[in-house]
Amino acid sequence: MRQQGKKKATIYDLSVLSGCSASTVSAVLNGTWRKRRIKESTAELIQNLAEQHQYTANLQARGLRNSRSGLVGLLLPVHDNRYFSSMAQTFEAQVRSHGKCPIVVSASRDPQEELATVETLIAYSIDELFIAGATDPDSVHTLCEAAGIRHINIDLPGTKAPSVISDNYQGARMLTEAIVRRFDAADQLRPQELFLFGGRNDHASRERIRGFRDIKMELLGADDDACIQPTGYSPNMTQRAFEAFYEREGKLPRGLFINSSINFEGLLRFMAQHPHETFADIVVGCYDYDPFASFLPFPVIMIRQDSESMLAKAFELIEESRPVVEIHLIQPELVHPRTALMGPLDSIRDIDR
Amino acid sequence: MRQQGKKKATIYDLSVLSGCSASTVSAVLNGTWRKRRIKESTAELIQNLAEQHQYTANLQARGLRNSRSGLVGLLLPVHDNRYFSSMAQTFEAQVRSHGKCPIVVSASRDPQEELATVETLIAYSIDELFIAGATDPDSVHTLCEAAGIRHINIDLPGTKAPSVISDNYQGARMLTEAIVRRFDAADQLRPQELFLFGGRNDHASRERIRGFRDIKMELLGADDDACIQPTGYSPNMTQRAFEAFYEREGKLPRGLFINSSINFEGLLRFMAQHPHETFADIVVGCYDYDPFASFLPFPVIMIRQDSESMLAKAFELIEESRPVVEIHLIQPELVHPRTALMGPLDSIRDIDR
DNA sequence: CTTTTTTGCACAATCGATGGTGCAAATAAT
DNA sequence: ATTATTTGCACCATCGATTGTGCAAAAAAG
Repeated sequence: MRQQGKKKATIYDLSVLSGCSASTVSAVLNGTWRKRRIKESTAELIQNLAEQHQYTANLQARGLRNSRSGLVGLLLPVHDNRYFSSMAQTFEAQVRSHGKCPIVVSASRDPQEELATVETLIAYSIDELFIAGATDPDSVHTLCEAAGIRHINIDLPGTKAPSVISDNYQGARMLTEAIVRRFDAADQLRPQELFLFGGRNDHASRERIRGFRDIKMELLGADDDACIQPTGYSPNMTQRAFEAFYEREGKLPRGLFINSSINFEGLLRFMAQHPHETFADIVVGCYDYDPFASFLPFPVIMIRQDSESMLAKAFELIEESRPVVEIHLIQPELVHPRTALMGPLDSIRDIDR
Repeated sequence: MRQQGKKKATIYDLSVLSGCSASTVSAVLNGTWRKRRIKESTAELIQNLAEQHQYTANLQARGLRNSRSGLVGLLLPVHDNRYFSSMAQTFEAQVRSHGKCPIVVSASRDPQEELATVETLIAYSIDELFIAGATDPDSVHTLCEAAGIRHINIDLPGTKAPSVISDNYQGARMLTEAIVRRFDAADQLRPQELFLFGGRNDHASRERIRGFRDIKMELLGADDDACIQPTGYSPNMTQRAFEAFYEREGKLPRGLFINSSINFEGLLRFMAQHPHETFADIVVGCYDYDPFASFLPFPVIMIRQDSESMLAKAFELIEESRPVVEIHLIQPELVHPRTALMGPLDSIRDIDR
């Protein structure tokens, strides 16, 4: 009974086979047949035929007709980073559980590409869009608005659509404090030994820097501008910043606040160039959690952003008819060195053995 | 001139505005207007109108008409893992450079879900499908075949469609040899000190195990079945295997071949439960590269699979009209401890700072 | 000034599914 | 037996873009 290489069956094929009209077939197969007072026996007949011929609806046709597609989009800056890829993982699961089809795309943190990508998604009539880590959420908002597409910001807030983001200020405070406390009274960290590397001029970085500086002031009593080294979200730029520092000072700062795991990769590149001893007494705090990073040869304190809760909240908000443009903060979690947390992969069953 | 919250402009709107027929508008906007001998001035008129009204084609309608969608799919087992997420990243770039729209989905290594997901993709009339790490590539093939969709296997081979995979056998040989050579003559590794953990009964695991055993035989002269511990692709199962071993032997094997970075996370979980000293003299080889893992406190030798080349080859093959069902092997790369390689993120420009 | 050729475009069918409307036949009410 | 209801389904326009075909008007050829 398999369609062998032929075209896929359509409602018209089933219409002929069943002797019913196409609209009847359609109604039966999309579940509206009771409303349309189709006889139960007719429905069964058609359902059987559909199964035999492996009918599946052409979703483009359906989408065209309804001007909805069943697609739900997630726009990411990048894929290959544990924070965003685990967000993608939980996003998929959540969308599937709502009976929709998840579609995840990345736009490289490039405003132009963000807009182009979103236009494409809109052209496919996606139903909803989750905008994560966009550099320019408000422009994206404008596009969605014009197309009547529900959307929400995640991770980086916008001013025109509801946003769900990490509490970067609190997270940074926790992280900075944890770094400081990691040193015992004997060799207490001095203010000029605690640096922040990475990030750019976006909301998340600003908040993290603010938290970092506030705690530095509170605990160490000083907060020098020179201790803030924003390098963008680029491993290489971050590496250069470390190299420059090292060349100048002959060592690394003892306390390092790294703005994201992407910037942390800059430190890795630096590490590859320098012997173990260089890192003998440093303490690193990283905003983002990566299981492998947590076990590096020096203490690495990490912040795990709760993307599961962020997405859950976002799903809740996006369903609302009259969205209130406000920012919802989700508390991140401090992760002590040498900690292997569970992740979305753990909810996947692994059968065979 | 913005459409304010209105519906999106269609060719019919532009048809009215321009005084031309819809078919003329269509031809102008999809670039076929020269073939259709449309006057240059007419084309310009329509193009201007399109721009003013922010026209973008409804891709569902276009897709319905051509029974193609411009979508190219990548089916992954999971997202949140460096190997697959970096594959997703390069996939996106490559698809975009071909003027198509990438769509990446994961199916949790669950055969049922793989099929369901692919059916959905087919229902959206995707044009091509890259099947990465599928547990059951041949069933996926059957679906694609029936729908007339070009497809190719990556990472795990099938028997019915062309496949591009890592040379897992060679990679495992290189990796195993590197582990052995890491110990100097003084305290040479003995056969029963070199174990393999992770993987299941899939092609990749089998090949890696074969390479591992062959080298063990060649270099150490023995190859005990007990040294192979397949635990599936689950961090927790892997952790348990380590715990069990440790409980039995009071230590870890000095040489560890870990089948994938997912299994490596099982070792991390084990590490979290045990003090540093437990890992004082072990050497780990991991099939998969993760930059952070490369810098752990013990030597970690890794294999970087060349997903860029794999995808490039796959793109090349998928264009061919008469696909030859054969397996193309791509050589992976041995990565020495403390190495931070560049990745797809490095080709992203980071402007602002 | 005809006839032929070229130019420029409009018409209409089509892709597959949906849902409002209408109308016979079956059943119930009187 | 006649009228009123209900049941069961067919018909057809519609979503937006594409494309084969046809036909006037303009230009070229004779």
